[in-house]
Amino acid sequence: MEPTTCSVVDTSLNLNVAPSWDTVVDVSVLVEELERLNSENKRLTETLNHICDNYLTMQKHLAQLNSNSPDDFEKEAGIPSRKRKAENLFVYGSSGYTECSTITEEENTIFKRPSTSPKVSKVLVRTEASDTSLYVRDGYQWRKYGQKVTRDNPSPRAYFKCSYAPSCPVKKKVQRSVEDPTILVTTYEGEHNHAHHQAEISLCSSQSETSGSVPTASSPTLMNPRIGPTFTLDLIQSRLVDNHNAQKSPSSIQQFLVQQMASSLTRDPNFTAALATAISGRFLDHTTSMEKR
DNA sequence: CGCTTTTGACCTGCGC
DNA sequence: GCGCAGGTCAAAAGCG
Repeated sequence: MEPTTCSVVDTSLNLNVAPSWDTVVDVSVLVEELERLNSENKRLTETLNHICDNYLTMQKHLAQLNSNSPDDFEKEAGIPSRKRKAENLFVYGSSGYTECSTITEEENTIFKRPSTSPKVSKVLVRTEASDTSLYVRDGYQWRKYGQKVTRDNPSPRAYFKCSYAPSCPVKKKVQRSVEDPTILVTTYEGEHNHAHHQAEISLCSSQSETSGSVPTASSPTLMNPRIGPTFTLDLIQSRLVDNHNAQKSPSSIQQFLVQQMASSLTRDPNFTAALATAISGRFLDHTTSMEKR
């Protein structure tokens, strides 16, 4: 039997750096950096408040528009009435559509109306005129399983199943409007039995249809309690602000998301407490080391 | 190689 | 029962 060797694992974060003139300078740099972060945090908080205000205003405006007859728009958009299945139609009124088109972005703009039914909802998506695809980025992973040309619409209808969770029963149908081919009429059926992975999706580039907000029959409001209202709200707001500022490049979206995440972290008392402990710990290490000298 | 998309065939429900 | 139209399946092709 060999003699047991006692190996010690160093679990410290190695924050005890040998004090030198450089490290003293580092402290002042850190203080400066901290002040800068504080001011940036304030600025981001103000921005966030501004975004919240805009969001609430838009939501109120949307609620007013939705109270107008949605059937008129269904006719205008050329959405055929279904005779086989009874379904609840959740589409915007014509005035609502016109208003929302002002926030059209380069990729897709999703117009949604909160659904009171857990089963079926319709979402109208405006796309680029040059975009002929039937893909709607809505925050879920979809697998296309069929395409069909219907009688009352020359453009084909695409059928998708949610592929994020194998057991997820949600399906969606996407078809271009007869009246306005730039509008994609998306019909969602069923409820997702999993949480959406919006954050990781949103950070991806928009190569597949997996980014953006999440219209679904199971999440009738803009807030999804399974994810946490703040985070979901932030992402939706990022879209709105992105529209507002006409910042269309994916890098700017990512930049804004990073800012959102930074803002969320700095607002988290646990995170700030841990950060303060780490920084003050380092300060104490430096001072004690200096005193020993 | 595994996943996704395409697409023709098949299934199902409804109206006549 | 038949025909039509929407919905689904599944093999083949495409793609990273």
